[in-house]
Amino acid sequence: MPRTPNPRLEDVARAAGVSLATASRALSEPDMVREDTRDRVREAVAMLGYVPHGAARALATRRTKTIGAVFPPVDNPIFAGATHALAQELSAAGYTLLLASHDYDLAAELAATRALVERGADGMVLVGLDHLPETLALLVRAGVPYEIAWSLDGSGHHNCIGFSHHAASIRVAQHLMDLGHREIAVIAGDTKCNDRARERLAGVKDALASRGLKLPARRVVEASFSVANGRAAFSKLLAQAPGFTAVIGGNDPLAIGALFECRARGIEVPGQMSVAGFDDIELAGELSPGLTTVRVPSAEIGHEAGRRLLARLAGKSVPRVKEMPAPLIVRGTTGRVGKR
Amino acid sequence: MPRTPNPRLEDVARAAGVSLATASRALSEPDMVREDTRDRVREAVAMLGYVPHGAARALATRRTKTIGAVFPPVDNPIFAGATHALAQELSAAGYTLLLASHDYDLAAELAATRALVERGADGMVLVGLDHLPETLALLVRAGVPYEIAWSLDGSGHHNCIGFSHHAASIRVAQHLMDLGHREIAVIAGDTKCNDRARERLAGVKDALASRGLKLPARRVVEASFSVANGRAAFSKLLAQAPGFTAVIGGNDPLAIGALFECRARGIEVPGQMSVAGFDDIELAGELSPGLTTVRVPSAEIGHEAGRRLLARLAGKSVPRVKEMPAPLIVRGTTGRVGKR
DNA sequence: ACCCTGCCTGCAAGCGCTTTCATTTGCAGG
DNA sequence: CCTGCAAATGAAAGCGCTTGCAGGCAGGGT
Repeated sequence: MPRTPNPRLEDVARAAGVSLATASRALSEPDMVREDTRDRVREAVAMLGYVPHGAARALATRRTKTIGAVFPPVDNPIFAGATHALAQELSAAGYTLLLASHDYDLAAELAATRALVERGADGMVLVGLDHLPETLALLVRAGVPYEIAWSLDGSGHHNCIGFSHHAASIRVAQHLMDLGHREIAVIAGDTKCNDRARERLAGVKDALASRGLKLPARRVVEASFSVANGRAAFSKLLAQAPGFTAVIGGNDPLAIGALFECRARGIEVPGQMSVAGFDDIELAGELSPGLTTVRVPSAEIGHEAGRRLLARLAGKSVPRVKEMPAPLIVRGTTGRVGKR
Repeated sequence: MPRTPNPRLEDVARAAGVSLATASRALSEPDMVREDTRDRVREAVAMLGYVPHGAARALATRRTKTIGAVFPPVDNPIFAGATHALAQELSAAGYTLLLASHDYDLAAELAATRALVERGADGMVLVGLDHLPETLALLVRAGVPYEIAWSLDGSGHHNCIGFSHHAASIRVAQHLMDLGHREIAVIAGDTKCNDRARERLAGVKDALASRGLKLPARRVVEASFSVANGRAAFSKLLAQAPGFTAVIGGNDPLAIGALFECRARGIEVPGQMSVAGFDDIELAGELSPGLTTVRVPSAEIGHEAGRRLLARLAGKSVPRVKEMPAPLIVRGTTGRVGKR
């Protein structure tokens, strides 16, 4: 089909009988032009079906009204919620989301980051603290403001919004110990390239240590995020180090997998086995008994990351670190040890 | 911090002792320049930390290497999986994803589409068939190729990749009728602005009709996607039109909600109540009994949508319509009527 | 020795918009 | 009716890159 080339602002200007400059102003600085002129231009725009050429505008203004985000697998519900929230927040401000996702691969993350910077992202959001040094260096050199989401950075060098996975994890472990549990197992998320999973695991270890308990290596299994993996991991724990009375999942799907495996084996929860998770996905509250877990405000993190970035781009300053609440939600899957 | 302005290609050229044109070619048409020249340019790039300016390139080439996608809530796991797959597919080809999501709001969809077109998306993917007429018109006028994902378009006007929700839904209903069910209820997804939900509902209706059965309005409840809503909807059905022996959820979360509500009320599944869903999210297969549902290949749809768009951008032609399989997966939540 | 071929390289003209600066216009006041 | 000032408009110079075209240079044929 022989399309006529898309109309340019010049065509609009001609149709409205004004200069290019005026047409431009009528659209982007409406109150710099007289009302009737503005209307004529708008009419011409509508008539011609004019759509501004973003690249040209970006070249001239050095702004793309675009924010980049590089996320671990977006199909993890926890990131999906944040992505949606972020996209909503941005679009309300006339910004658009440039999204890249990787499978916990730092080199891929760097490549994606570069791609987004090349495309002119005005700001970026990254997840967690595990990055190749080049990744952040690239952002700094290019002068692109960024927010680190999910984790809290101790160094004070980066803007970030999240919570302490270590502290939250300690709350989970203490809750279990308060119920009398002494033999605890962990199904950790993949700790490679994932500081959140590492900190959660470390939190359990430290909490136990603080009461003189140990977390032996055989009581820890790593598995990547899924219910099926949770089941398998739980079976593995049972096989290699039985005798524990509680299991902590590095995230809810893993914990739910453990829970299902208990059901399948006739292990009563919480009578014979307490199970706790992390993230508080919707399902956690809908199971019966409900899953004890840590509420991670992922949508709020997405919103707030967007808000902070937009504020910074507007020249406002924001506190370097924003800590979000991550309360322990006690439901029915955890109970006193040994209680039938 | 007083940043030096980002280096431009001109700086690279100067550092490498070549012209702007040669530097450009060294980077984007490597085998148009002699090897040693190319190396000198690359060296200069590395030394200066040069990052190409996408907007400038886009302006000159009229290509952004960017694909836009406008999705319903990305936090629906089914779309999240597709988003991830799409992003992966694109990035492998050097493309990046511009993502917008809306909450089943056609005006928002149009606005998002416009935003992406303005930002120069080389191609677009939209979900389903419910759009404002302006949305597709905009794409056509701007000459942006697009793929419609999830649904199959009957008109033959649009490129699309998906499956027949109507037909798949009929398979579910027939399966239930084959098990002897005559009184069937439906928890439909929100049918407003959502042809998938409508077609799924219509499929059940038509399947029943084809065997002389009716689906009275009081046997249908609409609810938006979530386990909690599924539970509530199931309760409502029970209250307003008891006596049904099977319930079909418009998507898995709704079906799982019904399932949980059955458990909570001591209704045996499938003994007293058969439950079927739609989408085959991971959980469906992990429950016990497993949820009978329709497998929707969402990741494959994401991949294939990307592949098709990239192929078209590369000048290849692809069949206008790509139908994906959406088989019925029979698991344990459906059984013969009345069997205890 | 001369011309022609090919391969590299460089010049310069855009790509479509914004924005500075200069100019014109409109209007109140003298 | 003219002056002066503010407001509205216009001309033109980029923003940083690609690319068509032309020029330069080496090597082979005559």
